[in-house]
Amino acid sequence: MDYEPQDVETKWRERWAREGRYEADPDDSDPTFITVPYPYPSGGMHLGHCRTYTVPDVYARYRRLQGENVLFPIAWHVTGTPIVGAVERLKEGDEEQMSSLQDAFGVPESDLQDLETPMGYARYFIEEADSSYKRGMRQMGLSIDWRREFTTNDERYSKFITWQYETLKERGLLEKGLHPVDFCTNERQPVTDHDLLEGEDADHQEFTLVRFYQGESLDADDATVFPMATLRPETVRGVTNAYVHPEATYVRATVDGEEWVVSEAATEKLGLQAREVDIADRFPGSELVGEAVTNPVTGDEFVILPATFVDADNATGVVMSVPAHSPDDIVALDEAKTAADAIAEEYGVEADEIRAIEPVPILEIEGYGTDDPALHEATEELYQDEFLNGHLLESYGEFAGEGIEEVRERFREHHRNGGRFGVMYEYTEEVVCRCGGEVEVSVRDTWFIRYNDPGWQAKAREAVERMDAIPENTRKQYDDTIDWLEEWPCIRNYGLGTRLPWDDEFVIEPLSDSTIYMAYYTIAPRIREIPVEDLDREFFDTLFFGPDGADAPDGHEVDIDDPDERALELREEWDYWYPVDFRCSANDLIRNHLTFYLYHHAELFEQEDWPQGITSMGLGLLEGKKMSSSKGHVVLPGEAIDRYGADTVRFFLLNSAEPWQDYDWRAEEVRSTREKLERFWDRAVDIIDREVPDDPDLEPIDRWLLSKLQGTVRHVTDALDRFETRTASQAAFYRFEENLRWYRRRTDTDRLAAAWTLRQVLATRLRLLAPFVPFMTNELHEAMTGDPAEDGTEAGIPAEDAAWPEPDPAFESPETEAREELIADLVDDIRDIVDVTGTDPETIRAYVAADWKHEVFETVREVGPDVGAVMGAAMEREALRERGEAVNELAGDLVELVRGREAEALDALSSVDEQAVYRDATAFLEEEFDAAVEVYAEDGKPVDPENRAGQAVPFRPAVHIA
RNA sequence: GCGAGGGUAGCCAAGCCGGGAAACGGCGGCGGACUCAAGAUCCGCUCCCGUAGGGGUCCAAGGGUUCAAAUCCCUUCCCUCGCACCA
Repeated sequence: MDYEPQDVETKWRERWAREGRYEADPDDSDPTFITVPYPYPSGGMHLGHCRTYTVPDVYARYRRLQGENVLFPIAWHVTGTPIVGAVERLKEGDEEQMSSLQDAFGVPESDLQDLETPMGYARYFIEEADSSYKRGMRQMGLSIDWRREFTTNDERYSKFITWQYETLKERGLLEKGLHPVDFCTNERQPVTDHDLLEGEDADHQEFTLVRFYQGESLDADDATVFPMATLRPETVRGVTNAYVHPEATYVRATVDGEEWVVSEAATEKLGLQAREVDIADRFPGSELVGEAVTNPVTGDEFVILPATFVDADNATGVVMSVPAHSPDDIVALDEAKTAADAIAEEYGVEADEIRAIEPVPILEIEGYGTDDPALHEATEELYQDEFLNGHLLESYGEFAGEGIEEVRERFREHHRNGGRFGVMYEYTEEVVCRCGGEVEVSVRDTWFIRYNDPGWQAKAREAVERMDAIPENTRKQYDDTIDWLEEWPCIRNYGLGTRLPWDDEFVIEPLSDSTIYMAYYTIAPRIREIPVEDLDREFFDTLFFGPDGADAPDGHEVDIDDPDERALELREEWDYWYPVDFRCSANDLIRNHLTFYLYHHAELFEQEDWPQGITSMGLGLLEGKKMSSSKGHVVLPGEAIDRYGADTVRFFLLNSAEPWQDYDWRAEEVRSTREKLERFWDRAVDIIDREVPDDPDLEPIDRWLLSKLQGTVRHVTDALDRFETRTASQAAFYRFEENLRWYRRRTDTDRLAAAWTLRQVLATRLRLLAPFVPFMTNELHEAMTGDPAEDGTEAGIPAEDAAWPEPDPAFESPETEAREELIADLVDDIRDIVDVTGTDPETIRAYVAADWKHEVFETVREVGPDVGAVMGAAMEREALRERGEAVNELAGDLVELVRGREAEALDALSSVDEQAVYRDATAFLEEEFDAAVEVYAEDGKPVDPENRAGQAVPFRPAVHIA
């Protein structure tokens, strides 16, 4: 029976599908509910996705083997714009998109037409494509309950999300506010990243508008405001003058009831940013030159100068100059001074006034003098350094002395509240829409989720505290995220998904409609029987909070007039499965999705239904580099499985790194993994084919192997409880192979008792390995016993019949293990001597330490690893006292030996009859070294031609080779 | 700069939480056994020295605590990620 993974795997895939093997329904046994983020089918599945789903599959299979009723469902996330955008780009024939589809995911020309509607596109990558998720997941052998799939665009799912958002709104956790969005000035509508032709990476920057003015005061009725945009509002005290572009067009306009002077280009932006703008007058910038404006913070007046470096299209087109802290500004100022006479003539400004302008430092910083020439260079470095290390000077009053990093925001808020500062958004670079239109930042009404609500934060923190965070060091990241989160804009203007219930112009965005959907899995199959229109608020209230609403979290009253019977039936399912035991996800989702998941559960459900655990995973590399479907640097699961088999792919993914570490898919290593599995298979087949006795006559070496097996069971179980798939598979597979190698070397495996032993070992290992390589283990186990390895894991099997092995105390023997270790140690010692001396011995003599030496060992064992104390105790014994010096020397060695060993191991060692151990191993040693082997006691009149016997130490016999 | 995680032999990678063996395992390399041969398999070796199981020097660098440190503490350097920042 050769290893043909394709045949074996096809057979089991079909069988599992036919039997509905992994469909889970409530029963009497304990539930385990495992989830993984639903995939976003904006493209096909590649190997980078595979481990994310395989790790929970291993855990699911493990818990099933332990007798739990396990639910592992999947669904499809299609919300928002990525799929819509992908379809549009496809229709346009976008090159990158086509390459990703055709090269990375192997979409044939003939299929492209199926992808021209958003849900058609989604459907294609969910289940139709060769590289579809569903196909990949089936091929990988994921033990998913396929009856529970849905998409987030399903109408019933939308009803569920509607319930969620209505509930949150009612609890005051949503709020309406202004938020900057990308807005196409041509199409007159908001656009997303995917709609952009240029500037996809551009960020909105939030500029502070410093409201310089002319007039009596800023509040005066006849005041004119000259808003100047800056990212560094704290430099306001260093302003010495302003610049406008003399040839650009400026306007005088009424903005929100005030008179403003800004560039003409700025008025459109301001209009988009929720301001009322009414232009009164247009004129060239040159007309502004020479005018004086007042600094709202200092009250000082200064002059407006011309500068051609000013970009009237950027922000307000009026720029404040801080020469002490901006290289650009000081260069411009120097130029203006040089050209003072010319400027004076052209614009009618006093030349001396220009020459009198001097930089005003506003902060101090170590390493630079405030007029250091270094200021003229390295703008970026300076800004960075000032931000991180600068401290404000005296003139800042309450803000003086503070680091810029800490003070900027407070300073800005202070003056904003005082009406001296305003705000305006602008891009870092030009942004152009696919339609060719210019994209500007618009500020519009949006709904936000109030993740910074103190009460809600407290609940979320509690949820973090109560859950199992794997690995533990991620826990702090959740807390940090809770501290850091502010309001989250939760709607978009278009895309797939659920409409905002009270304003159907908007769609709830993807990270906001995916926070409690795990609950939907529990009801997904049966909710289909209920008419959509019946799924109203009260239906879900009944489902989640019970017939009288009593199970709503504390502090929330839920009135239910007429509990729907059907909701109560679904409630039983949800009640059975919830909470989610483990959510297996990725590191990079901690900062958003996973924390949102905790927030929403903490708000909507009672504590007992909060998430029990999250394990977060690292990412996958391909031959040392990040996988990327847009660059075509991917391997598809189908390809890998065709070449190596699904078991190999799984085993590699699970064994090459722990889940939270990054793993690296290297073809060479995968091939070697495949070879190892093949060898395992061949050996297993040999064992299965052999006759075995009912009542074997076990030898010590058989018992040794069986004892090792028990330790392995313990080790693997512990590791899997902590999601350590690498440690677990390593122990069950490679580590145990080492034991087998020794076993084969030590004994004649043709013995009947050996056949029996190997069969026991195989049966146990097949079950230990079943979560990792389910196809081959089930096949082999069935071939051997008539039942698959995972038998006893069907729903409804009592826990005591569970198939997961437990350590059998009858086969645990530390003493047997200790004996075997002595033999291995002796082999090593002899080999060392043979190597170093370069001799090929004919006779090997081993001398076991004399009784009195063992007495010293016993003393050490009792007293502990402390030479002084040992000597004290030893000297009380007459037999040892007379050997004072020798005892002292030996005690040192033995203290070393005892140190670091468990008491149990020492007990085992102590009960071993050393001489008998080596005598029993004589035949083995003779074979190993092709020499005669003689074993003596040091104190038993040994043959000792070179006086070696005296070197013997307990558990370290003296050796003589000749 | 802040936050998180790291730096272990040619490469990958354990060990560090709970100090006590040149430091698990794999890959690669070298030698040997088996074989007509290759592959597979098995057995060694793979920091330096060593014709008796030993010695020396090691776990980014430097200090410290300790009888004892890859493991604990401090400092420095470097890498990865997140944040911030850049009219």
